[in-house]
Amino acid sequence: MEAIRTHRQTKIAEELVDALDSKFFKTLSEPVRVQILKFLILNGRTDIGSIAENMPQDRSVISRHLNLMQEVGILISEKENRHVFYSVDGQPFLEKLVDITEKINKCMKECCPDCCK
Amino acid sequence: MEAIRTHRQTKIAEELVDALDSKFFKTLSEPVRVQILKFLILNGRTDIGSIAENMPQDRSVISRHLNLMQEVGILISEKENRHVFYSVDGQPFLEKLVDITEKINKCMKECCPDCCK
DNA sequence: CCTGTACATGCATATGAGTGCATGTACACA
DNA sequence: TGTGTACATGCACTCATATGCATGTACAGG
Repeated sequence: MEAIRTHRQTKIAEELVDALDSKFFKTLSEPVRVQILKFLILNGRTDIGSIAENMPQDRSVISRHLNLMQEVGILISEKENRHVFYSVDGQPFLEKLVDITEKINKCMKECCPDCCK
Repeated sequence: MEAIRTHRQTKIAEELVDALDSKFFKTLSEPVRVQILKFLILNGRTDIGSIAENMPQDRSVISRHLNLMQEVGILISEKENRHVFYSVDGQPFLEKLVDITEKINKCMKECCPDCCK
């Protein structure tokens, strides 16, 4: 029994695929970066050097991780004199997850109701 | 101004870190796997060979991707004679995302309210 | 102008992961 | 019992990326 996919269904599935941002998930799939996130949640706004002191990796490594996390919208960076401070950017982080959740929900309902039996 | 982290806050942050399952995110960070997911959403329960026919990669590659996606709880596999059918396992997929969303929310409120200003 | 601090960046290396081919296993069917 | 199908798996190759060191840049302070 083959499902006939309407244009509407295809569009909904493509919207989900677009929302499943590879770069975003790849960023969160690295344990070091998750540890950095945890540190910033518990300690708030901190500069690169202080974060690196609490991690086994080299300062340059932490710097690159932080830069990546800022690119995908998890962190905010603020330059202040010679220091670069990072802090968690919770709002877009949450919005992204909520958006994906809603789109999956929509797909389940309109594309393959059998997926959630 | 240094935040004093209570035991409670540390615990909440650690719960989030645990929920940020590296393997789960890594699985979703591969475009090929997202394409497989899209195919299964639009076509429903399908066997490995038929899925592979619609992908540029080798059948063995698709097989391994499917196996991985089943391990992290995105797909369900059902053996039937010589065929292995896969379908989307929507419920745990959704639950995982909702769980993470809630935990981030909790962290934002209880650990670093400034994260969501 | 010199020194030290804070960070960014180029480079080489090592590890992990995706890929395809070749082969092995299981089984339905003639 | 032999053949073909459907899939799993071992292997080698390639590429991406995490890592640390060394160096470069920017700048505050003496």
